[in-house]
Amino acid sequence: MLTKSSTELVRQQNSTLVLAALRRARNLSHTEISAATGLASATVSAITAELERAGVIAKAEQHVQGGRGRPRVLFTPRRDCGYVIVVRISSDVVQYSLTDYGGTLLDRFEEGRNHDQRGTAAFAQTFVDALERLLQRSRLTRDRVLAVSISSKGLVDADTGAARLLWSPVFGSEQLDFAALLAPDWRGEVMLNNETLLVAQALAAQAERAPEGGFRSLAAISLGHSIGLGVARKGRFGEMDVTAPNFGHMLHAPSAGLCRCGAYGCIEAAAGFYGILRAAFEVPPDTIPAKFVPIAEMDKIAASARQGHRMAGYAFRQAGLALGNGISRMLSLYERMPIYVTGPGTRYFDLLRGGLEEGVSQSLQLRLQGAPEISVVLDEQRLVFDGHLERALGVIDGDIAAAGQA
Amino acid sequence: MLTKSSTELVRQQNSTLVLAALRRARNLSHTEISAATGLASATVSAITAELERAGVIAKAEQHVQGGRGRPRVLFTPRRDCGYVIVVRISSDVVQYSLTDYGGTLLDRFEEGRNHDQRGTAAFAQTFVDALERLLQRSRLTRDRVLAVSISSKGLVDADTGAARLLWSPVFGSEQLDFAALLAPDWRGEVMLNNETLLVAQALAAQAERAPEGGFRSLAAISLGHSIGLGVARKGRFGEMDVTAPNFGHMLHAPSAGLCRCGAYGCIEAAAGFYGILRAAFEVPPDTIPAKFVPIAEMDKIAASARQGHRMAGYAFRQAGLALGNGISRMLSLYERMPIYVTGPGTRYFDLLRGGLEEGVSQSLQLRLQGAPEISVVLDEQRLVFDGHLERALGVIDGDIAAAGQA
DNA sequence: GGATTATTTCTCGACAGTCGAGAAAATCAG
DNA sequence: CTGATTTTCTCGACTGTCGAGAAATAATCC
Repeated sequence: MLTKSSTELVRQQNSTLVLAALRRARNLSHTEISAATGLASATVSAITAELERAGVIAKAEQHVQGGRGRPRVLFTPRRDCGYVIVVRISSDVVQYSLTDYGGTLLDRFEEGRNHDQRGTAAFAQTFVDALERLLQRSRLTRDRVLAVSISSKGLVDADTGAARLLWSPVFGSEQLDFAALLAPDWRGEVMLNNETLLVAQALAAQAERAPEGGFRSLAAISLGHSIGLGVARKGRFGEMDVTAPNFGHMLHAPSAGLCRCGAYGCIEAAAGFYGILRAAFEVPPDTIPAKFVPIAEMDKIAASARQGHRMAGYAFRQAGLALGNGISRMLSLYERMPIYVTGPGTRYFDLLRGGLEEGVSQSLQLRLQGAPEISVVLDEQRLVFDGHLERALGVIDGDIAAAGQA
Repeated sequence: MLTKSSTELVRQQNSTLVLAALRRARNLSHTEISAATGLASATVSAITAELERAGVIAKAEQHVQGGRGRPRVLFTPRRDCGYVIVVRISSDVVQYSLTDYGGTLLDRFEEGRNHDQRGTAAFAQTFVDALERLLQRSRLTRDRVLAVSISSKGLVDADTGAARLLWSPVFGSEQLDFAALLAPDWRGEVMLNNETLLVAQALAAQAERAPEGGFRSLAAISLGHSIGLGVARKGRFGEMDVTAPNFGHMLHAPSAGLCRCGAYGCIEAAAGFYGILRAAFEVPPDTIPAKFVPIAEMDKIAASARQGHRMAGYAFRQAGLALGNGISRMLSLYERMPIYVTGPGTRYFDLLRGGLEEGVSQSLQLRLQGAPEISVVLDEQRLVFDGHLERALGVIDGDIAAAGQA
């Protein structure tokens, strides 16, 4: 059931439009905003006046201009309008970052996670403490933080407003509800997203900004100890729809062996680092997976595979096959889209490629539409961070536009 | 990029809201419309007046009322406001139906399809002729037809506005563009949808009307000569998002053998009628699939399976396994949702169930959230027809609301 | 049977928003 | 200094929603 509309919602939508345009371009003049949004000049006046009154945007001091007529006055988001905390939880380290409303990094520190899993309760405490520390270092108060954006590998509650970690390689199925954790003291938005979802978000934002345009959809796959997938698609109303399906634990083939999650035959059980290790050393496939595989260990297997060692090569090939089959299945259910591969596993992409291409090539869809473009993108952590900001600042802009009414 | 909003769009949206409410309930009074849509009474007055002026709705003559005060006057969609043609293309027969704007069936006939495939060109001609015949029988002109809604099994161009059949069991990869076919003479909407998509649409509409409410998503699976899947999900803005992923030709396992589509290992190659037949008779799995399997033949295999014949039972079990694995993978990529099984293959559901449940039970997602409810729904053809109307009339209502502005 | 009451529909004025046109502002060229 | 040029700002017209209250109308009460 659609919901009723009103003139107030119109203003809200057009306000977010102006904020989005301003965010993309850093600063724009009155006429540029009008051109970018398609709104009439008078409407832009009304909206910018309101946003300026609310302290969200400001006119730039210097109207540097070489033009002929009246100098343009540039609007720009006010950095001090609020702040965003970004938390990246990975298996060995947790990174805390603070940025302003403009998205520039103000402070960052990391905290190691000791591997003797003390459970979620202890982590929750260090987490809250770290947030406080981040504020103190920059002399900020909690109410200046408009959003806390958290990422982890694993499965996240997809409901909007929820921030529950349902399953993760770090905490297993011990659930962790960040929204509840920060609920009483923090008034900002609390959001939790899968790491690879954020990669897809960042790549999609890049693609949409690109001049050639025409973006429809893409998928990001992260290779490492576990396997992540993010899918970004443009929805019916032009909005970006990003999801993180449970790709790593999608069924590949029962022969793939026991997975960390307890099931048999997951993609991860063949294509995750521990799966590759197991196959290379011919460990029985129902062996309980290694808790952690050092990258040096993987490098050694890769080196011997490149020197022609049979089982090592086979292990990577099987991993590629699992990924390829998974991608083929994923594309059957969605549509043809370019695939971007990230994560520490990309350094073995030369070894995976053969199996991957073979695995992908088995479907009607691909025969009709051709194989998808598969490319490697580096600097996954950077992309995750960009995805965090893209998402968090977008949500904040929405909140601001909505608050203008109240 | 979102698009700008305006007061006219507000009216458009609210008009569709009123039309949708009116369609669901057949007839509603002024106050009932107000309650159903959440719009203020004055707004309802304005919108109903406009729609009445446009000849889309009318006040019911008789204000039967036992109430106390001023009698309620009921609004109702005007049946003669326009007409819809529904075409169901199945492998052996094409059914043409005519309904009015209220969705009541006015006329229907079927035309057999001779199996000596004369190609799409010949079919296109008989198709256009049949539409003309449908009009003549009811003495209507083409411009009174607001939509032609066509369904077939197979893969359909998902772009809005397009009506191209990309691949189908009937015509193979010979494409057929219905929009182009009817473009010059017919001014109504031409839409083409996968058959099982329409089943999902109809079931979702039912579920949403149900009093308990809280509908999120569902999947419909059609079992028969080929395998169809439709997924209906409620989108971010409350709209119903229905898709028909290429489930039948998703990769199951290479061992499943040669599929009709030319690839190896599709779900259909194991779970379609010809796949079951092939397994039951131990025909080599790379045999070119039978063009058509009579249902009597399938019944015989089922009977012997029920009597304990080993290979027949195995064939159904393998089919169930292929379906179950496919569902498990599908749910990994989307979310947990109830599954509705339709189609002629449901009569063998007792034989499929074991393999199906085993096949479904292999994933992390299901361990976390429990197995999906799987139920059988009969009368697939009726559901397809309902889905046609649900969709076509919805689109027409949208067009009417949009036209009110112009 | 007439007054009352309950209920629904309709109408009016207030308010919010967008838009186009043109006035006002501000700079540069000559 | 004057005019050209470009940008910003403002005003009135238009569209739309909303709340309140008037108008309509049938059942009920006495």
